[in-house]
Amino acid sequence: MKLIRDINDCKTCAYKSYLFSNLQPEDLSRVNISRIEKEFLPGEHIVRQGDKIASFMYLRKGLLKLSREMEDGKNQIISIARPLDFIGLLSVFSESYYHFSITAIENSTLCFIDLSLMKEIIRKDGIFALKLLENMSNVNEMIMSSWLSINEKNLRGRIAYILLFFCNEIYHTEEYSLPVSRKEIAELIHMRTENVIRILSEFRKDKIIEIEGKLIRVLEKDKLQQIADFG
Amino acid sequence: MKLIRDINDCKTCAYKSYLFSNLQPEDLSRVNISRIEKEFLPGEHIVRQGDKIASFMYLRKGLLKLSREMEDGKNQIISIARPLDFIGLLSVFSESYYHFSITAIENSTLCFIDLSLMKEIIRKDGIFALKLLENMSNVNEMIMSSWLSINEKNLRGRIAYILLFFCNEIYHTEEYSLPVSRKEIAELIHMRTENVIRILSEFRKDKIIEIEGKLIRVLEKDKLQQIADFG
DNA sequence: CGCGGCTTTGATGTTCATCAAGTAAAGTGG
DNA sequence: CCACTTTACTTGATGAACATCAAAGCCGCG
Repeated sequence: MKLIRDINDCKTCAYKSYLFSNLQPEDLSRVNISRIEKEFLPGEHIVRQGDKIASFMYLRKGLLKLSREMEDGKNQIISIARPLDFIGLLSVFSESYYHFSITAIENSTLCFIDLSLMKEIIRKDGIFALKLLENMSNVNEMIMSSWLSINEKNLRGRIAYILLFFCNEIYHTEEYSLPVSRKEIAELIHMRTENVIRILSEFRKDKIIEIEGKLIRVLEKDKLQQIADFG
Repeated sequence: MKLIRDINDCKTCAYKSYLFSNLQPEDLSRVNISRIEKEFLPGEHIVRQGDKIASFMYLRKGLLKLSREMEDGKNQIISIARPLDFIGLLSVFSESYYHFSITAIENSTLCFIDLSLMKEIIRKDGIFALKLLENMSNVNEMIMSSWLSINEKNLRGRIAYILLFFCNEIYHTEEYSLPVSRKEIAELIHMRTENVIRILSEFRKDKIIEIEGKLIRVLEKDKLQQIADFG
């Protein structure tokens, strides 16, 4: 993890408009001063399940996973988060401790804003608060929708779904390097590692995709879509 | 559905403190005037998937189910909601149309508050907004946690879980009448109706519960808990 | 009364988890 | 840098868990 100083500024941040657009100038400036920016390498923890929630955080660049360790020791991945997914809104205002871990799965840059400052601004600025409510709604709707989709699919459908997810939502290209292990895919779509591998191999044999380690090349997107929809 | 007039008042509402406690008196009075209170019988729809979102709503009394109809025609039940579960906070501020249906599963009384009035008050009153943020966080955390729990259990574990849920969370007694059909249980915990019935029968044969139609009597709560935890 | 939906049980087959075993890759300490 | 350990990946075989199909009884409703 690397601390970054004075490189960026909320006023010129590309994503300012999404969240902080209507903030009073003096509040924006206070946010900017209190703001800490950090970089994380793939695999580095940003927060750990059980940590005290002290910051509102915000992904500027990169890719994260949210995961929860269950009582029996098994992991479940709750979601993969991009910039603008506002994953920092999950339970930040209700709980004292994180109920999940957040881990970088690509080089990621995050901003941390002191939570009490955020709450103070919310109390003062209802318009900002409404914006947060809207964003929080969106985050949750997104996560729930994807869960409902995954749940009703068979294993082949789930693998197709997740391949298309990376293809359409994350990398916007048919050839990409998986940011997660086979095991993590299994944890994300509720199946076993062996079956993830098996079905990926099936797709390879059926010439729907090509695989070279982490590298995925989607050859027949339509067919994949069909499997995702039907399965 | 039955409209109720002038029976209740926000000022004296038992649940006022949970949400409207810090509202300015004039705002509370505006909410009270705009407020519509309705009663629903089991099976009645409160909103339907695809309806325009026009109200913030609030369950005073009763029990609801949230469900989503998937593209393939199958239903999935997202959650069972009690009073204070603030189910009205789900996506109300981000979406124009409901992505799920809400149906009464017991005699239920709901308050409807015009959404634009709510938004106006939020914009004005950041403290109220923060309270909503906290509540929204809670709703989502609750739903996600139960999903994660259910997902990692086998079918017997899921049935045990849901029986204990009604026992501990809803009715607070070992003997209760199921508010949902076997089919709905299946939709709630992601299994088939036949298997719901089969496993309930198994539990009956094992003398863990007694069943008379919708009536459930939990005989061996500890054993049920064990099955829920282990499975 | 007949129809459709809910409930129940049994039989059957498929899907998926588990077990086992081996290769490859990546981190670790001397 | 190499031996060593660990973790990720892969394939096959097996059985258990679960879905599906079928059939019949039940109940409420028009």
